[in-house]
Amino acid sequence: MTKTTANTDCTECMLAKQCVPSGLPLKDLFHLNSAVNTNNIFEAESVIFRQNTTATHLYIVKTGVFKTQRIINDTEHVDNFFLPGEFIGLDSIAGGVYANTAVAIERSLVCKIEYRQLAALRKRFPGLSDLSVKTYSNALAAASEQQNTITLQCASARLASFLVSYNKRASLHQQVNTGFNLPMTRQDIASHLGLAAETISRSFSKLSNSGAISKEGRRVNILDAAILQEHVMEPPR
Amino acid sequence: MTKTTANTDCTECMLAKQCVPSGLPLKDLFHLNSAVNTNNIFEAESVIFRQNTTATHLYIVKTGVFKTQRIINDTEHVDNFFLPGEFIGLDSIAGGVYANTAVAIERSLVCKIEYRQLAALRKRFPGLSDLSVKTYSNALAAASEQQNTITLQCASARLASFLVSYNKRASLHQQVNTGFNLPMTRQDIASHLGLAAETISRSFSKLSNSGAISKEGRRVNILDAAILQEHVMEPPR
DNA sequence: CGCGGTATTGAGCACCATCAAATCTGGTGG
DNA sequence: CCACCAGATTTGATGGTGCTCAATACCGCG
Repeated sequence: MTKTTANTDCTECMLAKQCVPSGLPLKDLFHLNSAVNTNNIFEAESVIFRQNTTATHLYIVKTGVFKTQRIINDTEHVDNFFLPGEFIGLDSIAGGVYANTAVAIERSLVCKIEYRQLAALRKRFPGLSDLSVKTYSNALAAASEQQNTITLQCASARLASFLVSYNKRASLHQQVNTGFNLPMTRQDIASHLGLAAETISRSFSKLSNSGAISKEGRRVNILDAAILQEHVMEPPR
Repeated sequence: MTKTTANTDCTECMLAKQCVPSGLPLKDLFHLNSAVNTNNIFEAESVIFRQNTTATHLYIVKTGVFKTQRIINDTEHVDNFFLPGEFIGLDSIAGGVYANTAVAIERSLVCKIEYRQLAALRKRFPGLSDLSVKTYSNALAAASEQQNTITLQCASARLASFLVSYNKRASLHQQVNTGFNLPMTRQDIASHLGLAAETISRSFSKLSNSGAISKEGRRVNILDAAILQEHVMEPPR
C-alpha cells in the first residue's frame, strides 16, 4: 500500500517555501531530512490512516488529492479535501487518535513526519514554532470560512463558493490556469457540502447554464468569475 | 468600554491549568504576568475587536460568554461562541486582520496578550510551543466537529448536537451541573446553526416534548441524555 | 461490445424559510 | 407596585427548496 521511493531532499522540493523547511535556516535543513519521510506513494482509494487509530504522523500532500471522512450516525461524511502543499492530521495531534480517515482520491505523493520529531525540532528551531502557529492559524481561518460556506447559502451558492475556494487552492502551485480537475465524485462533494448528490448535479447545470462555468465530466472551467460570484451571493437564507 | 481592574496574578487564576500558564515552569510565571493583561471587563453588547481591523492580541475568556460574527453578503452570521477557558482570535494571527467581530453576550472578563509577546515567550519557553500546538489542534478538531453538526443533520438534530456540545463545554469549569444558561438569543443560535430563529424555537419545543430537555426561558436542563442523543441521530439526511 | 459505477434528469413530497400574529419577558418610569 | 413598552420568543399558515425514489444517460474498463 505505502511504497517509499528514494527520499528526495527537502532542499530540492518545489513546495519548500510554504512547507516545514521554511521554518528553519538553510544550514540546518539536514536535520529535517532525517526526520521527514518523503514521496510516499498512495494509489487511488488507498488509506493513509483510519479514524480512531493512534495518531502519530503529520502528512503533507506533495501531489494528488486526498479526502478525510468520518463515520457519524452510521453514515460516512466527507470532512475535507487536501491539495498539494496542505497538511493532513493537524487536528489529531492533541487528541491522540485520528479524528477521521484519510483516503487518496487519485494516485498521490505525500511526505510524513512524526509529531514527536516535529516537536523536538520545534524546540531546537524557534522559527518552526512560528511556522506551526501560522499554519494552524491559517487552517482555522479556512475552517471558519468553510463553515460559512456551508451554513449560509442555498445549494448553488454553496457549490459556487466551493468552486471558487477550490480553484484558488488548486492554482496556488501551478502556473497556467486552464480550468481545474475535480477528481472526487459528486457524492463526495455533496457529502462535504451537506447536500444530496442530485442537488450537486443540478447546481452544476445551473452554474453552467448561467455562463459562470463550463464543465466536461470532472473538469471545470471558470468562464466568468463575476457571474460565479453572483451565484455565491444569491439568496435565500 | 474596556475598563481594567487591578491585575490578578496568573498564578492565582482558576483557569491556569488549561491556560497559557500551564506552558511554562512555575518559577518563570512572572514573565507571563508582565505580558498578560488580566481581567478586562466587557459589558454586554460591547465589542472586543472588529472584523478587518489589525489583529494584535489574543483573548482568553475568564468569565462570561462571547460570540464572533462576520458580515457575509450583507448579512451577519455568527461564527462561534466562546466560553470560559476558550481562546478568541486564534484564527486571525496569520492573516494580520481579525476575520470577524467579537462581541460580549453578557458581562464578561477576559485576559489579553499580544501575539508578538506570546511569540517571544514561545522562543524562551519550549513548553509554550507545545501548548500552542495542542491548543490549536483542539480548536481545529472542534471546528471539524462543528462542521459535522451543521452539515449532517435535520434541524432538531443540529440543535440537540449543539446543546450536547455546549453543555460539555459549559460544565468543564463548574462543579454542579444543574442545567445551563444560553445567554445568546435564539437568533444567534439560529445564525450559528444555519437555521431560522423560528425553526430553533420549534426544535426546542420538540426536544422538550420528547422529554430530552426542560427549558424555562434561556435556561436549559438536560433531563435524559439518551433521548437527546437519539435526536442527534435522527434522520433524514 | 457489454458491464458496473457514476452522473444526470424527472416527479412527488417533506422539511424548513418566510410572513404574520400572538404571547412572553425584562426593563423603565409613573 | 404596577402599567407600559420594546424586543425576544412562540405559534400558526403557506410556499419553495432540496431530499427521495426512480429511470435514463454516460463513462471507463475489461
